[in-house]
Amino acid sequence: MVVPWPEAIAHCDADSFFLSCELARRPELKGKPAVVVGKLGSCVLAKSHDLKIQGIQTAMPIWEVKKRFPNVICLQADFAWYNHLSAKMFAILSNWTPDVEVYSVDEAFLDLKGLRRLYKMDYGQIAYAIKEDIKRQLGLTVSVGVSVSRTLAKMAGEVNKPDGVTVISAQELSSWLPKFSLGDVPGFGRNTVALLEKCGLKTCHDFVQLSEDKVRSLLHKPGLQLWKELRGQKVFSVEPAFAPQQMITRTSSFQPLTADQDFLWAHTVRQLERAVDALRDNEQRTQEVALYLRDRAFHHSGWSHRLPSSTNTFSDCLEALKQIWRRHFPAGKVFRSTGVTFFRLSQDLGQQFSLFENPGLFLRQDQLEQAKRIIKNRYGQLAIRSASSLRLSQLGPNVKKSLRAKAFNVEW
DNA sequence: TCTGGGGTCCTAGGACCC
DNA sequence: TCTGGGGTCCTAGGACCC
Repeated sequence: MVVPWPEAIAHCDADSFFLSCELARRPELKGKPAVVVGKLGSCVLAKSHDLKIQGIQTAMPIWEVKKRFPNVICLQADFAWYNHLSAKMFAILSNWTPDVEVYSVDEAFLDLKGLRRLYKMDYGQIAYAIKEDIKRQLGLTVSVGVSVSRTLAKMAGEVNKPDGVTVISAQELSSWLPKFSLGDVPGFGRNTVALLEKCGLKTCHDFVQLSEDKVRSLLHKPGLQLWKELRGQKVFSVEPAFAPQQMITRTSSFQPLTADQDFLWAHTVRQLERAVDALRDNEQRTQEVALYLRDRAFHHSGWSHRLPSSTNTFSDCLEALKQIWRRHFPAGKVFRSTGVTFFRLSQDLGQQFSLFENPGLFLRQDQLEQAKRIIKNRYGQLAIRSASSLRLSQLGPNVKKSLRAKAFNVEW
């Protein structure tokens, strides 16, 4: 006998989230072709549904969008505002069920199991009611998918966008699977799809017909988990618990590309500052600092440095970064972006001093960091910066090279 | 006319130990 | 000096996600 609803997982995804957030506070732009962009001259972060239908994709360069739609309105991204609305959306979801897992800024998984009796509705009706609740309170539309596993719930949510609800029950599974291509599965990227197609597979129905051993030998553990989820077997639970972050990365690209070591160092130190800010915001410490460089062909190189003990001060991290730079920086090579990553993160429980360490020094460094934080909060992120990264503002890559060589010497 | 800025998880292979 | 088999830890890198 088939159990009608062994599990009930919903996936809730805001439609064109960044753009919808902008429209929520600028309703006069509704219906006009608009995109949200990162830095000026960069790429698309969000687009209206109409533009999406006409082929505008996320990460598309702005020049390409403007070429096709000269009247397009480009809105600068305001992540603080998006985070604010995002938190409100998750709060609304939490009123419906305590089991909400925040998956990204605009997406969440909900465990709806057992709620039919409470709300006197079936799962599809509950999903619809949640969707309408968010629309009424925030003016944002969301798409909701409901099914027996996370993977199927997420795929269901894609079927009816925007502002739609789609339910894939266990009984209807066999009629749904032939409609999904392999690329529709979250977790199957380009490479996996190519491999499966070489095996003669076309749809999700074909994939679930493979034997367990065959899937394991082709795709290892991750593929096998998805195989089970697509067959209606729950593998991944909804995990409302907060998981501590495993790594912190801050990177940024620049134009034009450059091999100028002064500029690259200043740019990298700027990323280090941002990463330290994030570290302290998270109340975490790091024990491994890494440098990342991305070259013209988008290949990246990275080197890391282990610290003897964990830290959350800018000066410790800068020392580590200097060591990496001295040892590994490939002089003369042209790069397009640089970045810094912290690994081996731990919760900040306060400093533990060894016999030979100087608590006074630590306290002064900590006070310095706190003072920097206060200034940044009051006057903006660029109000106080390390001298090394200050060169950045003076020495945009457009400055003539000779000028640069004269004016700035990196003294580390 | 290539292409942003974040993240997670998994595997393979080497070093080292018993 | 040569012989097994098994475990853990670490690192590098791939694949994928929003």
